[in-house]
Amino acid sequence: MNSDKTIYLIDGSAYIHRAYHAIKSLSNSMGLPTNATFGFTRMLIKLVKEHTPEYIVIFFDVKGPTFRHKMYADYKANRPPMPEDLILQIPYIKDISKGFNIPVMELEGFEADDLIGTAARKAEDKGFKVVMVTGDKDFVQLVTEMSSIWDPMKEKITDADTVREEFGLEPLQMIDVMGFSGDKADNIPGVPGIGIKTALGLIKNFNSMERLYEQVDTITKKKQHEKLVKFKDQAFLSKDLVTIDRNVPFEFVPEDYKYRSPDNEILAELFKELEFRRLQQDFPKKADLSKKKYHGVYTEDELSRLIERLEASDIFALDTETTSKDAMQADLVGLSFSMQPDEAYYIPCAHDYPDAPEQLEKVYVLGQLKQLLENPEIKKIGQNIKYDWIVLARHGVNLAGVAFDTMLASYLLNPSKRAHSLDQIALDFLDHKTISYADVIKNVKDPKDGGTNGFASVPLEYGVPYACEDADITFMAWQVLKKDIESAGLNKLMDEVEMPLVSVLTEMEMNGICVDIERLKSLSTSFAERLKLLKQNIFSVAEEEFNINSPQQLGSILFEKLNLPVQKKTKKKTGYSTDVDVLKKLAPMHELPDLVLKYRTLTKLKSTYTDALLDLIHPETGRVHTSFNQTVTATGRLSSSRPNLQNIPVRGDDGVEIRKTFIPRQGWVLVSADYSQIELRILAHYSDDNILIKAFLDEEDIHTRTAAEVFQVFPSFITSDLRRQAKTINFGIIYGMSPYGLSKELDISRKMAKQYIDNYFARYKGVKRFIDKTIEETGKTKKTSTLLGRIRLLPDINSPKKTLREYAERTAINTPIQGTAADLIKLAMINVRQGFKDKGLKAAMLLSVHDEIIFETPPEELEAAKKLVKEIMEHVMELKVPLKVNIDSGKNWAEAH
DNA sequence: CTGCGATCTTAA
DNA sequence: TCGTTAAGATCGCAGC
Repeated sequence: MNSDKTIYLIDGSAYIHRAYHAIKSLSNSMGLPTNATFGFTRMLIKLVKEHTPEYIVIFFDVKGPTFRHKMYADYKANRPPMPEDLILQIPYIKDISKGFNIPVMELEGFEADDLIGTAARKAEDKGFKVVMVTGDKDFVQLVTEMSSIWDPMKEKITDADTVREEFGLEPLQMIDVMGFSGDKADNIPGVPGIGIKTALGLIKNFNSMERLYEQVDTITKKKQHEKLVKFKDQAFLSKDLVTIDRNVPFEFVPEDYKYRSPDNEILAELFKELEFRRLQQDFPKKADLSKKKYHGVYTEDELSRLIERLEASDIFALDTETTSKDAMQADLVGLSFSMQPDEAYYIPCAHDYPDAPEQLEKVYVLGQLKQLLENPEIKKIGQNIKYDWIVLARHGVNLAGVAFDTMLASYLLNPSKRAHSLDQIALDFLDHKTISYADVIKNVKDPKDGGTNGFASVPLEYGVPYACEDADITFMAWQVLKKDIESAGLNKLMDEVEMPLVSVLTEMEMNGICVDIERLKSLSTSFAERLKLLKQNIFSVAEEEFNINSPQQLGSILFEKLNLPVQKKTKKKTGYSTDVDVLKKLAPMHELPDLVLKYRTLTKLKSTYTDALLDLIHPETGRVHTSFNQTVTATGRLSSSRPNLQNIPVRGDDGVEIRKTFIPRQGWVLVSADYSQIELRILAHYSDDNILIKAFLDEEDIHTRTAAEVFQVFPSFITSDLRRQAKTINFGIIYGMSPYGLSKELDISRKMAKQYIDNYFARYKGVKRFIDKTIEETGKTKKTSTLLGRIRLLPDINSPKKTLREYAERTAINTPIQGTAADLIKLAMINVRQGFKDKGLKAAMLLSVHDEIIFETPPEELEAAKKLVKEIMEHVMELKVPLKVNIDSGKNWAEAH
C-alpha cells in the first residue's frame, strides 16, 4: 500500500472565476486582461510552495452542454455566458499550468466537478490520500476519510470530521440536503421555501431523502408537508443534479500526474508578457555566470590599466557603492565600471570588515580617476546617475559627459510602472535576474558586533560580483534602452529635457534650503501647547479618553456613543468615515467634530512639517536637502521626498507660519516665480477654444470669465461666490469631473451640476471638441502624449468595465495638460540655470513645486535675476496664448510666494 | 518587531 | 460608482 502518497486535484474552473471577480482590474500594458490569470497563478504558487505535492492535476470545465442539461434543460440557465475578457485569459491560464508542469484534464460533456469526483474515487482505490483544491461548497459530498478539501485562499481544510462537526451529518448526506435546498447559482430548484437550515434539520431527522418520503406523513408542520409532497419530483431531480458523477469514463494513471518542478524558462517568458513583475522575480531564467568577466581592482597597476581602457572607449557605465541610500550622507566605498557586455571592474577603496584585503586609498583612486570622470568628451551611462553625481561631487569630483540614465529611459518608455530599479530593468529588458542586495548583505560578518556600515561591511568575494554586475547590467541595459527610446520617438525628450535636468536637480539637491531652526522649534512647542489644551477639551466633551488619531475609536464615539448621523462609510466599508467632509457636516450638531478638525490640522502640521523638518536638517550644511524624484509620477511631474517640500502648507495662519521658517542664506533674498493658470492656458492651447484664448489674450480673470459664461451674467456682476464656483468648474474640467463630483464639491443638486457642465460645454465648444477628439484618438493608440512627446500608456481605454474605461478617459484628458505643464517647467528650470551661468549671476535654484521655481540671490542682483527668470519662463515655449509668470521676493517663503 | 493596507491630510 | 497627480503620518492587523 502507498497510503502515504497524496494527490492534489485542482478545480481550475472555480478558481479562474473566483479570481476574475475578486480582482477588479489588472491588465498588461498591451491591454490584455490578466486578473483571472494572476489570481489563478497566485493560487498555484501558494499550493506548490506550501504543500510541495507529489501528485497533482488540474481540471477544467468544457464549454457546452453536459449530461445535466439532458436531465434538466434549465440547468445553469441563469448563468451569464463567460465574459469576453475572461475567455481571452483561458489560453494563458492553460499555458501557466503547463509552465508549472501540472497536467490538465478536461472532457467534453462533463464538468470539472465530475472529473474530480471520479479521479478522487479512483485515487482512493489505489491507496492515495486525496486533497481537492477548491472553494466550491458542492464538493463537501466527496469528502471521505481519505479525501479532504483545501481552499488555499481561505486557508480552510475540510475533512470528514469537519463536515460532521459543522453540519452534524455524514458528507454523503449533503447531497440530500442540497437536493432540498437547491442552488440559486446553478438554477437548481430544490423545494421552494426550504433553505439550507431547514434541509439540514430534515436530513438529521430522517437520514435521507428516500427515508423522509417513506415517512412523509409524520411531518407535522402543515405548510412544510404540503411543499415537500408537491415538489417531490423536483426534489429528486435536484438531488440527481447536485450529485457529482463518480463514474466518468476516463483512464486514471497516477504516474502521469507525478509532480515535476516548474519550468522557469516558460514561466519567466509568460510572466514577462503578462507583466507579473513580482512573480517574474521568483521564477528567473538562469543566468550564465560563467561567461561573466568580473574583476576586483586592488593595485595601482590594475587601476592604471583600467583607466587606459576606459579612456580608449567612447562611452562606459559607472556605478558607486556607498554606505547610505541618502546621497547627501553617503560615503564612497568603491566604484564599478563596464565598457562592454559581460565585463566589469570594481575598485573597492573603503571596505572595512575583519580580515578585509588591502585596498587602494580612496583619495588615490579618485585622484587617478578625476580627469576621466570630469572629461565631457568621454560619455558616461548610469542608473539613477543623480545619486552618483552627488556622492562624487561631495568627494571632490565633478562628473561631466553624462549621456544616459537607464532609470530615466525606463521611465519615459512607461511612466506608470511602479519600479524603475536596476533589478526591474534587468528583468524587463534583459531577462536577467540580478544578485539581490539582501543576499549580499546576508554575508556581512557579525552584523550585531558594532553594527554594519552598509556596503563597506560586505566581504569582497560577494561585493565584487555584485558591484560589477551593477555596472555590467547598466551598460547592457543602455544598449537595449537607447534603441527603444529612439523607436518610441522619445530621444528628443530624453536628450533635451530629462538628461539636462539631472544636473539641475543635482545642483538643487546639493544647494538645499535654509530653515530658521529657532523659529521652527518655538513653532513646534506652541503647537504642542495648543494640542494639549485641545486634547483635554475633546476628552471632556466626549466624557472619556480615547485615541483621537484613531478613526476607528473616533467613529465609535461619534456614531455609537453620541449617536450622530452616519454620513458615509469608508471606502472598503470597514467602518464609519470621519474625514473632513463628514466632520464639517456634523459640526452644527455637536461641539466635538469641530474640535477634532482643529486637532487634526494641528497634529498634521506638527508631525509632518515642524517635527519632521527638524529631523531632516543636514548635520554639516545646516540646510534641508530634499530629494527630487524624476521617475515617479505617471504624468511627468517631479516629486519630492524626505522631506516632501511640494506640499508645505500655504492656507491658514499656521500654514503661513511654517512657510515663514524657510529662509534665504545669510544676507540673501528668497525669490518665488510661479506660472499663472498654467494648466488652463495649456487647455486653451490644445483646444483652440475661442473664448478661452480671447480671455487669456485680454488678460481677463479666467474664473470670472467662466462664471460669466456658465451663469450668463456680466462679469461686473460676478460675486466672489460665483467666481469660486466657476473656479471649481474650471478645475473639474481639467480632471474630467462628473456631475456627481461637481455636485458634491459645490454642495448643489446633481441636476444643477449637470446644468453647469452642459452650459460650460455649450459655451466652450473648443474644449468639448478637444475632449472628444482626445478620447477618440487615445482609443486607437492606447496612449496619450504631451506637447513634448512624453507618453503615458492607457491600456484600459477600451475596457468593457465602465469604471476602468472612464478612469482611462479622464487620464487621457488630464495627462496631456498636467504633463505639458511638467514639460514646460522642466525646460524652464534648465534654461534658468543656464541663464544664471551665462549672465554670471550668483543666484541658486533651490526648489520646484509643479508650477513654481524658488531660488535665492544676493540682493544686489535681485532685479537682474527676477527680470531674467521671468523672461525665460514666459518664453520657454510659444503657445497660442501667452504664458504669465508672477515673481516676488522676500525674507522668507511666505513673503516671496 | 516589521511590513502593509486603510484612512486621513497636505500640495499643485 | 462618482475629479488628476503626489508624500507621509498613524493606526491596526498579520506574520515572524
